[in-house]
Amino acid sequence: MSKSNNVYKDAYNRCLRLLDESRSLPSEPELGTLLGVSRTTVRSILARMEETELIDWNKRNKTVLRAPQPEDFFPEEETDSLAEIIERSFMRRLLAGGAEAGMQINELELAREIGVGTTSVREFLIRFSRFGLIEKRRNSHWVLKGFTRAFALELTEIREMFELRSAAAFAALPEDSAVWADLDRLEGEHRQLASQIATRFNEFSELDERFHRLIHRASHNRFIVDFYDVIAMIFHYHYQWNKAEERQRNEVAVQEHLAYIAALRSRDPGKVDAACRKHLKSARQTLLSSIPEGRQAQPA
Amino acid sequence: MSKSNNVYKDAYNRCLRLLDESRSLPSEPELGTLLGVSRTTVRSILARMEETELIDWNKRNKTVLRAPQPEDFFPEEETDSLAEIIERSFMRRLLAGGAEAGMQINELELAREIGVGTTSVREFLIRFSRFGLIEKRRNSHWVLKGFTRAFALELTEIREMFELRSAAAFAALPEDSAVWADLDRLEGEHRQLASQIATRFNEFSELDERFHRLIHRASHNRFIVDFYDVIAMIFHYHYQWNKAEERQRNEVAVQEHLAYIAALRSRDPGKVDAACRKHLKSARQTLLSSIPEGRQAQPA
DNA sequence: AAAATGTTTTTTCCCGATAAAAGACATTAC
DNA sequence: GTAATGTCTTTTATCGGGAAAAAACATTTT
Repeated sequence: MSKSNNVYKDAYNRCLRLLDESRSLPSEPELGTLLGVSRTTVRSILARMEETELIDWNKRNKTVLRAPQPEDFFPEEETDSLAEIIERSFMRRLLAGGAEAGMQINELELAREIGVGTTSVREFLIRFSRFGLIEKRRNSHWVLKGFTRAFALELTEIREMFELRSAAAFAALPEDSAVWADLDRLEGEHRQLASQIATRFNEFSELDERFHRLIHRASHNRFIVDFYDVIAMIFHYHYQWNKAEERQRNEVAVQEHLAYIAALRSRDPGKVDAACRKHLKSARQTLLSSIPEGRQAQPA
Repeated sequence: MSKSNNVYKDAYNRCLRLLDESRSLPSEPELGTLLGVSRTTVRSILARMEETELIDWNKRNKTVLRAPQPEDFFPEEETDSLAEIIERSFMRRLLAGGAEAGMQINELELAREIGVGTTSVREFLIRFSRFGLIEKRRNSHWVLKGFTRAFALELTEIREMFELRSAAAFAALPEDSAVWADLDRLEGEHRQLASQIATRFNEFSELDERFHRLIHRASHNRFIVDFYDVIAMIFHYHYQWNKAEERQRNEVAVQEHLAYIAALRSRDPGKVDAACRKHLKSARQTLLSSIPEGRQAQPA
């Protein structure tokens, strides 16, 4: 079976949404850039759209014939990459419980369970290992270190070190740096969200990530920037399966972000440090409080 | 061809050295622990030793018949794991020159050049990517970011942050902690090396790594401990192909380590901080001075 | 009965093969 | 002559298979 064509399917679906917006499609290279795929894939998409009579395709002319129907779309689950599928499966097992520290991880078993080849699982585990949750025994199995309180503490220790430094660097950026405009835009989005927090609280995670990544980028240090991947991954999955107090939690965080943004804009190192510390402290508290000390196995 | 038996060959060679020291060999499980391999591999080793009449093997009795000769050993190059072979080849290309930032890395080409399968190369690149020197374009090639001055600065920035914190944690460890004995032992080795620095200066790298790892471990933070892998890798390869001033460099470093150790033992935070900073500063200088700013391609 | 040896099963490591996707080259249209 | 389309080549992503190594199970020895 070798390789699934999820890139094509995903791009096809996204291309369908483009159809709604215009009478005709741009050139092949342009479409490629727009969808983030190669021209080869673009041409496959166009070929199918012609076949299903969505468009009339003749060289440069790509006229839209009809609006796409729900059944024109490929099913969502066929648009995920193998890596995403494996990651989700793995994280579910890890966080849903029954995953005690010290437990062995078996590549073959995982592969069979998810229904993929061992190579993909191996590659996933190698990539995943940088998050510090698993460890390889050479020529042998992987060992699960577990999503424990110790892990959360070690993670937040580094996070705080890095973010304080990045925030200080951010505040020291020259007035004419482009980041200030980015910050303005983010502040606007925060205010918007704050005013509709009752209904839109679940949109916070995504905004949170963009905000912290902007700050981290000011460090101009790849190790700091890359470390945010660990944090983002943990937050993404952890909160996806742990919705307790989500609204309350996010409401507080939005306000802290706004204070943090104001401090950054003041460019006063003392204020930045204080606002940053305050937010990080509550983020740590939130994370820690969701990890019961005597973590027990629970059915998924 | 699937898998080379380098584990067996390497363990076999190490087992030969054991033969010199005693008249007979211990039990199979004991040998396994000693050599760090499974009993399956131990039995293969014993079988061959019997065949080449190095030992007489009858169940529990494994009597040494003769001393191993040079020709009994497997050639060194057959004892390396594929991962080591790939890493070495790759690092040679990277550091020997001709590896400009922005250059594309081609899995297939690399695999052909080294004479291994693509899977192994892919796995290596994924593992290697955490060092921050390469980056993956999804569904496409890898991009080399290059061993540049910027890289060295970003690396040392984190290193300094982490080591200062670890050193402070180290000094705060209780009097009865086992680390003080480890430190004593390391100090002894440093003094030994210092007194024979003229001839043994090339043994410093290994001591250096053990010393810094001991300190980093005091942080009790897996991210800090793991980060030392990046530093160790860079130092290992970089200095392996850049021997300028090696003796002078190491002589200074040994003295700095001794001062650093004394500061740790004083448990005075101010002294620790000062000694640590001093050593890190000169380490950074050394690394930076070996990276010419306008780095040019040079034949290997 | 504890610990070794003997035997069998499972898992890891690595390759070659193949479809998907990207990329390069050749040709045509504007 | 620039930028598109058309065609061909190369590379990546993934699988299944097979030897090496580990691990599990069964049997013997002390």
